[in-house]
Amino acid sequence: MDKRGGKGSQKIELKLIESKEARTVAFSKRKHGLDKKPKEYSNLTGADIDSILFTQAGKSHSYGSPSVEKVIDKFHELKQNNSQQNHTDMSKTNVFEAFEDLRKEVQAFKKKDLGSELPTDKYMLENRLKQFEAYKSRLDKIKNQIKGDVPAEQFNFISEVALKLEKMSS
Amino acid sequence: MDKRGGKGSQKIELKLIESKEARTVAFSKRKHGLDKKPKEYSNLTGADIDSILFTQAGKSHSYGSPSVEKVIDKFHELKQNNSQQNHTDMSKTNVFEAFEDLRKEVQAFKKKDLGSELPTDKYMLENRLKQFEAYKSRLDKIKNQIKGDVPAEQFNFISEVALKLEKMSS
DNA sequence: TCCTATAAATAATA
DNA sequence: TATTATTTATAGGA
Repeated sequence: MDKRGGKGSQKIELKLIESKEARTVAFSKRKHGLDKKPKEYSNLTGADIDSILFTQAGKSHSYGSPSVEKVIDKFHELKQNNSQQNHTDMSKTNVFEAFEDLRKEVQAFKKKDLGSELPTDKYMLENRLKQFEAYKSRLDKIKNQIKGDVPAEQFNFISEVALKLEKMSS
Repeated sequence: MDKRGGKGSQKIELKLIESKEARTVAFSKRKHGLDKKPKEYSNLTGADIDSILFTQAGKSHSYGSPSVEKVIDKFHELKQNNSQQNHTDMSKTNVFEAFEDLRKEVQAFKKKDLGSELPTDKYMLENRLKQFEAYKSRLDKIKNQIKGDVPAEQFNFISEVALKLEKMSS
């Protein structure tokens, strides 16, 4: 038989691969496994899994349980269409500002209630705050992920329209 | 030497493991690898990776590039504190309704512009719409993830406060 | 991309 | 948990 091949897999250090090309190759090879693992877990345990990845070059790669897949594919395409646009820092959007304000209000509510005689309410408020903060954290995370993908200008456009809509409905 | 062990790894089907216990065991064993893979990718290629997982039991497990870790840990703790509360179906929240409305408006805008004489604008609008839809998809995904974790009642409370804030600021 | 040799992950078992 | 036997994933090379 022909042993055309090389030395086989060797242990490598878990450091950033210097060469950009080598990095791309490594990524190409590992991409498959990266998708496969969560898919396996999902199939075996029925868990809902989602993984999103952004390379330093700004490309994205992701895997999600059944229902997310199409959405992600779509997102992929979209990224390619807009690959020329550069990333820009994005200032706050009113939606997230609203949430930030909300956090403050809940916090103030919590403080005010701290000295009251309704421990149950205090407990509920604390939990609400905690849950809200977790929720906020997630939105922030997503916001940051998106930050790298949607140019500021276009994101601001979206924000503006959102603001208009909010005013109209109030 | 002592061969205490068993038959070693056997190929298994990628189907949902029937026994709940066996499922838990499988998850425990695989959890490590699930975290490790993306971590490796992240280290090797410098990519920003994040993976979030929700078991059917409603527990969450996740890995994220450096900065996300703390937030996730916090979320984990929080989940444990509130593990008694059951999940409930959640109706729409005004924030996401606003985004839904926005989508419609942009779509209407797009349609109206379709017959115009400004192809550049058309193109821009199409891209904006696409980007917005991707953004919306992500938010929806997160919303659905949260849906399984935050009881409807408490989420609605948050929504109400958010609505008040929006009115106040307009 | 493909192939091969090796490293890693992990199912079965104690 | 820990160990071992296998299956998978993958680094190196064509």
